[in-house]
Amino acid sequence: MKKNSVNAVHHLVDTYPKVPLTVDCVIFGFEESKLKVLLIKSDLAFFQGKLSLLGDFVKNNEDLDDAAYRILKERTGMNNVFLDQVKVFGKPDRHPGGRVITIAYCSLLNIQHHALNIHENELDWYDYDAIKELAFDHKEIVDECYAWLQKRIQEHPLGFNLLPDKFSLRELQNLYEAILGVTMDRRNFRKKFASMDLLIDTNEMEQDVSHRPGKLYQFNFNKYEKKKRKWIGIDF
Amino acid sequence: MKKNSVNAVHHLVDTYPKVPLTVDCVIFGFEESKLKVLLIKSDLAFFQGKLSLLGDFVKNNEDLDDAAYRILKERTGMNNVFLDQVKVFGKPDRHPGGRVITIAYCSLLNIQHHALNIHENELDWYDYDAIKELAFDHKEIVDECYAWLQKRIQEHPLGFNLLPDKFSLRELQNLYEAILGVTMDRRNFRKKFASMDLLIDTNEMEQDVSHRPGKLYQFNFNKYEKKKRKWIGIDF
DNA sequence: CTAACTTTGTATCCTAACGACGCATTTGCC
DNA sequence: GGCAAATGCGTCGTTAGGATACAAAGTTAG
Repeated sequence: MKKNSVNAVHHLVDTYPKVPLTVDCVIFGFEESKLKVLLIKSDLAFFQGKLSLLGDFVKNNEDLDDAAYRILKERTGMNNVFLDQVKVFGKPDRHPGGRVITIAYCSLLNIQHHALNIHENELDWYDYDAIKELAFDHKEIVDECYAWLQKRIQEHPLGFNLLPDKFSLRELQNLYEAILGVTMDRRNFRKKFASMDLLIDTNEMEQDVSHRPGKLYQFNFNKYEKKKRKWIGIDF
Repeated sequence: MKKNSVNAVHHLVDTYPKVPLTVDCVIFGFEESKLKVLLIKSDLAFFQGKLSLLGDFVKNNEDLDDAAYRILKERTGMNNVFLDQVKVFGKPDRHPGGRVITIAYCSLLNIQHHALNIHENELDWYDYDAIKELAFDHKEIVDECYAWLQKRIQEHPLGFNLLPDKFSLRELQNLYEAILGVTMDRRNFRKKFASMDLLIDTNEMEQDVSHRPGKLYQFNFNKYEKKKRKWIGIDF
C-alpha cells in the first residue's frame, strides 16, 4: 500500500528532466586593507587561461552544504569556516558543456590561517576590485556574492571571520571601508563598536607598526545574539 | 580546436551526476488582516491529504526564473507579480521518490486580483499561522520564505504587492503588523510613511467601513529608488 | 634631545529620527 | 443628540549618529 505509493513516486521522479548540479564557492579574504577572492585557473581547455571559482559537482547522496564544505576542505584545508548559500545560477547556456546548475556559496576566511598549499594548486588570492573577467558566469556570481556580503556585513558580525583572532580597531575599520567602499570617521566608528559591547580588550597592543600602536581586541561571539529589530527597521 | 575543447567539455559534463530539479513557489496573499499562503493538495498518493506548495520541475531549456513565472501563470493566471528566488533545498532524502533539488521562490500577490479558478484546482488560501504540516519539506520552505519576507519587507517596498491598488493607512499598518508580528503606534506609523513621500493621496475615501473612513492611497513605484544605506547601517 | 608628525583614544556639541502620548475631528450606531 | 470608534495632526523628550576639538602615545628627522 504505502510501498505502492513509494514506487509510484519513484516512477514519477524518474520522468523528470535531470541536470548536473555543482557548487561554486566565492571565498573572500582580507589582506593589506584589500578584499581578496580565492580563484583557480580553470581546468577546462575551453576557458584556457581564465580564472574561475572553486567548485565541484554535488555527489549523489551529498547534502548541498556538505558539498560546499567539502570543496573548501579539499582546496584550502580549512575547516569550520563561515559559509552560506547565496543564490542559484541556472541559465541554460551558462556552461559550454551543456546545462549545469550551480549553487553559489559565500565563504569568509582569515588569510593568515591557511597560507598553505596555495601555489601547488594554481590557487591564489586576487584583489576583488581587479577581477574583470572569469570563466563561465563566475564574474556575475562573484558580484552577486559581493553585493550579498556588503549587505550582510552591516547586519551580522561576519567581518570578524576575515580578520586575525586579535585585531586593532583600525584593521576592523579598514575592513568595513574596503567592503562597503566608503570612508568613515574613525572616532564614530570606535564609538559605534564600543557601544555594541562585543569586543574584548585583550590588553595587548599592536606590534610592528611605525606609529602609536593600538589596542588589540577579540570578537566576543558568545555575547552576540541577533538583535530583535525594532519595527521601525522599515527603511527604504 | 575550439570544437575539440567543446566536445571535451561536453564529455566531462556527461560524467556528472544528474538530479531532477524543481521550483516551488511560496505565494503569499493578504486578506482580513491575515497573511495567507496559496497551497494545493499534493498530487502524490504518498502524501495523501497533505497540502503542498505550487511547484513543477524545470524544463530542459528553461531558465529558473522563467519556470517560477510559468508556474504562477499556469496556476493562478497571474502575470507580472512580484517573484524572487529565496533558497535552494537539496537534502538527499527530502523527496520520497528519490533525490530532487528544489529552488524556493517567494511571490506576493494581491488576492483581489485573481479570485479566479481557485477551487477548480483544489487550490486555496490558508492562514500562514495555521500551517502546521505540509508535504515534503514544504513547511520548512514556507518558514524560510516567511523569515525572508519579514526581513525584506522592512528594507524594500514589497508589501504593496499584497494590497489593492488603493489602500488605507490602516490596511497598510495591518499588513506590517501581521507580517512582522508586532503592534505599532498608529500615529508614528503614519508619520513614518508620510515622511517617505512615496504614497499618493487619491482623494478618495474608504467605502463600506462601519466607522470613520480613511483616505485611500496608492504607492508611487516611480518615485521609489533604492536608498543608499549610510555606512552606519552597521547594526547587529 | 627636541620638535614635528602620525595615529590612538576620549569627550562634547548639534541635529534628525524615533517612540510616547494628547487631543480634536469625523463618521456610524443607538 | 450622545457615545463609540477610528482618523488625522501635533508636541515633547530621548537617543543615535555625524562633526569636531583635543590630549596622549609613539616614531622619525634634525
